[in-house]
Amino acid sequence: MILEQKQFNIQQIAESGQCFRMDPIAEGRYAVVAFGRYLEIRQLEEEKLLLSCGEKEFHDLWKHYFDLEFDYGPLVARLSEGADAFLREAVLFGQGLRILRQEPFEALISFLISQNKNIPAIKRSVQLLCQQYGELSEWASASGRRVSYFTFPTPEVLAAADPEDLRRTGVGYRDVFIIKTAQLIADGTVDLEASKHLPGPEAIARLKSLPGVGDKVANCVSLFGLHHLDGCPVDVWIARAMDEIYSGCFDWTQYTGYCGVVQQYLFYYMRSNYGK
DNA sequence: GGCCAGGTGTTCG
DNA sequence: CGAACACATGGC
Repeated sequence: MILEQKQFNIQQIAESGQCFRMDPIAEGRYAVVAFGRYLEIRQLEEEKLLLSCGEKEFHDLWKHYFDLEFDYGPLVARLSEGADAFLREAVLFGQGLRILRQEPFEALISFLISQNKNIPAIKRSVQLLCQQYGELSEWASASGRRVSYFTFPTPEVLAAADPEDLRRTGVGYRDVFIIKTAQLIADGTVDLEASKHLPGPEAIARLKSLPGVGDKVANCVSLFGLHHLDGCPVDVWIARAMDEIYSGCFDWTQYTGYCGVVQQYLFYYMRSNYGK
């Protein structure tokens, strides 16, 4: 189906480091697996996309996944006219970014793996994790083309994983973190769905009770998995911006309620333009 | 081959 | 409290 949509650039989203299962399949085309489903997306024009699903699946799943109920227009307009010149540049550069509404458990395990890894390495481990512990599924286009893919593993499966097998996915020392965290989710000690309805700071506190989940990972999960927009992950790139661009004088409080979105524009801009 | 990566837990002042 | 260190692995 064709989708006319502002503030939606699939390349920017795919390269924004919030999701590790969105990959280029051809020029301007990406494939993503989420909620057990497979989708291909092609950017036709700045505000026009071709999605491989039908209207029903779009309304039932993808519309929400891509946060299309929310209009980023006013936010982009306000930030791109604000007093902060660097942020103005960052927002103009990443105007097509959106905060995805990912599955909480997938976000949790993905960002648990992300610690002390670069993005290509994270994607590799997540892919191997799905191949090894997910379910094989198949998608067929209207024309009959078939694509097989793996769903993201459930908490129960990872809770029962053998550390040695798990290490074959390249997760290294994070193996025990993943297994113990999966156990605490599987047995209900931490309820991710319920955490969606908690105040952001409280959700973060609960996430940090999980092994291997510190401040950074908890904020990523809160932002990308629970859609608490005040979650604000500070990784090496954001820290670099705070230090080198803002000389330690960035005031997050002026963006209360949506710091995570601001953070995402800065992250994408920094990584795209200030990398080595 | 060495440094770095969307860090965290532990230990030691 | 904060600083220093280990941790396993792959990208560049």
